[in-house]
Amino acid sequence: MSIDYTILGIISLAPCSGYDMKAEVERGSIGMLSALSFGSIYPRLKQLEEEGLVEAQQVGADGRRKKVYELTGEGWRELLSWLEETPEYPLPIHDDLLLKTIFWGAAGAKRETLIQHLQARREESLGVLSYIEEWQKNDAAFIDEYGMLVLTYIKSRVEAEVSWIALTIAQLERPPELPIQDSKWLAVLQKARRKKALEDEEVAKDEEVASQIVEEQE
Amino acid sequence: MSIDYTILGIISLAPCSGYDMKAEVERGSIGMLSALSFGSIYPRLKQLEEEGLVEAQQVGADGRRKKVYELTGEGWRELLSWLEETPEYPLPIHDDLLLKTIFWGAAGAKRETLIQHLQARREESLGVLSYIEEWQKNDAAFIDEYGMLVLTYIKSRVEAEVSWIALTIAQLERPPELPIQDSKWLAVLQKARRKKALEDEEVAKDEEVASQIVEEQE
DNA sequence: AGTTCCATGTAACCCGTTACATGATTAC
DNA sequence: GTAATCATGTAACGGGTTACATGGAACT
Repeated sequence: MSIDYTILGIISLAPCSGYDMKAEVERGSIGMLSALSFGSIYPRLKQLEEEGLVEAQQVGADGRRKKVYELTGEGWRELLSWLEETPEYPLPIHDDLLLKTIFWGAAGAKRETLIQHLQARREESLGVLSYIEEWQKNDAAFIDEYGMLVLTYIKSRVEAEVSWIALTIAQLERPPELPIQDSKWLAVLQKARRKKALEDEEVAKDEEVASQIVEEQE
Repeated sequence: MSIDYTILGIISLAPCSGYDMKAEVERGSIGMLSALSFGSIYPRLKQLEEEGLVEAQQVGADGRRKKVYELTGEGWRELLSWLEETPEYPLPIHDDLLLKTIFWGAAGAKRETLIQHLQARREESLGVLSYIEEWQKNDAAFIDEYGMLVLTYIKSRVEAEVSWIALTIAQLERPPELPIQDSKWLAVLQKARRKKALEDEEVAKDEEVASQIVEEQE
């Protein structure tokens, strides 16, 4: 349902067609907060129209058709009442880099690989940062006070991330620290379990080979 | 598919049952990064077993049954190869507070309401912060070097957010700034469109009332 | 003439959640 | 004895994505 509000919100910025919405999302700052695909836009627009939240106006009846949507009074009110609802706290954080990091030790993965992931992340984050700065300078884009606040938020968050990455890479380049809070010696157990699972397989493979040889000899 | 890796990852920390996994996610730091419900755990575990990535061992055959899962060699290898893949950049940010903020001006919502949302967010973020600090002290939990790095990440990110909130509230308490980059006078247009949509409705309502009166008189 | 862009739409699919069903065990 | 907790599972549903289908307009 959140997609409905994204759609209402985009129309509130300026009347537009389904096609325009996607372009707006991809170009503008909304794309940093939400995704929109045609597969969801058009069916949703249809229903929003049925519900009387938006109104379509055909533009260019000749050949190339285009439906430009505008909010109805109901639509403006619906948007407002959504804005007034307390937004949910954004947890869990869906970030594969962090999720992977949690399992790094148990899986016995290489430190350098994680460093590579972090460096790649850093590059992308710096890209986002310069993109935002570019933007704030370029006065062709329409950014009101609230949009600026969001850009500032993203900037500060990405900057915090970049600093963390620097510290983290520095730490990972030093020899591994022993688990600080490992009252149950889990780290040791993990290593043993890993070794066992992989060795058992070898044994199984050996046995298989052996039985094949026996079969061949029969 | 990411859920599969979350499951493999949790088992890598320690062999456990489906039920245990959910508990682990809800108690531990994994819950900050990912969610797991029984409706996805059990079907996935079943298939992971079929694929030979995990192995179940029945525990307590008497009455209360419990299946404890362990990774196979294949499972450890699959987990590792996932860890080696470069994680995707976490965009878009799915945060309703920010999405709402973008539309705040166009919708003509009240500044105080946004301040309230920010204050609520601040409270929750401070809660997360103290939760994490509590945790880092409490040595009953098993947190290895990598887990610590993730906690540090979350901490720094939430701290950045709290600082941003303070600045933002301070700004919102001052009178609104005019749009900085409004080459097309969109802010003015938005207000006009809003007014028009709501007034048109009033007119429509008046007409409706009028026609009803006419009907009644007939 | 062909490619690219503008523009709208549908249908199949995927992944995950919610809700429901079941039953043993433990604590009060 | 009854409520809460441990424990596993299924089925229906939902929301969104990908891929496909279609066609005019503009550029080259």
